Amino acid sequence: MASDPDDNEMVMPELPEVETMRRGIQSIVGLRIRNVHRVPNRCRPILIQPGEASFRRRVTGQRVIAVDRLGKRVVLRLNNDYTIVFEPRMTGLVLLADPPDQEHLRFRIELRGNPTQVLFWDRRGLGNVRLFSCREFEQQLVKCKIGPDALTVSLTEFKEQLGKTHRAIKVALLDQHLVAGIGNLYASEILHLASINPTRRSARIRNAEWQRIYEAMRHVLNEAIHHEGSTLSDGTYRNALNIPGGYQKYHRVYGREGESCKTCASSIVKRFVQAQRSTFFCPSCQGRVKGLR
DNA sequence: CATATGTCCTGAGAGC
DNA sequence: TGCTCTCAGGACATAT
Repeated sequence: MASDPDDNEMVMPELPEVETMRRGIQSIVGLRIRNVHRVPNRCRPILIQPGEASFRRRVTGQRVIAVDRLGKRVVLRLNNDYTIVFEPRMTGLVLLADPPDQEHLRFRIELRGNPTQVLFWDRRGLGNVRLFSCREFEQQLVKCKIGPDALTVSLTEFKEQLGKTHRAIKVALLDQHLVAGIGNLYASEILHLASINPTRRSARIRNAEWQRIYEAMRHVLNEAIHHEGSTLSDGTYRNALNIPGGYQKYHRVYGREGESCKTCASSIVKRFVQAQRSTFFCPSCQGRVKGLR
């Protein structure tokens, strides 16, 4: 039986998936928080900071004034200067609709009005939900040294940030301190579209190539947002209405090892490991990698 | 300082 | 069939 091409791999929320979550809950802007609950279940508890009682005391009755995104995090701004940050990491979802299952539901924000709630669901439990005062949030930003967002960074800053490391470009793209939002899936996709070898030393990339990478990045991320992100074989990723994304159909290389390149049609997509993560590439479009045949 | 590796976590799939 | 092992990769801690 032929395998379903839509049913290949698995995704962790990166910029397009988190942006889709953010857009999906934007309708809560203007609503007041009725209550918050840490949802009890059989799983190990995830990090909710501060504890439930303090969290509740600080947000109950407050109005959501904006829903923002910071790299791979969803940020709720409240009118009392508190900020709620959802960090989905591997398998976390921010939902308005019923979650994929009740067992891994972690946190619930009840709202006055419609929608009636925002949920945080996380199968693997590496994600977290944190509340910061304005001052704490600023301190947190300094502490985590998050780089400029991949969708708003200028070409000049992009090249400046990534050009300062001697690591491979694929590895550098994953570093959230340099540019924020790109994860393992989109790093491979971007470099393939830009026809750049993933093992190239970042500091040695030339201006014309930076421009290709920058444009490929914007193209791939916007295309992926348009299709509401990528949902891979484990089906974990869902938008705020618990509907899978559609971008997996358009992946050029990620999860396509052994299949033919969609661009040159003559070569076979290869996979190898960089910094303990899979890299997918086309040896014909992007050049060969030493030690691979 | 820059870079590399280990850690957390769950469920799917491989292999015996 | 049922066990054990490996793998997937977010962000951060620790090591080199």
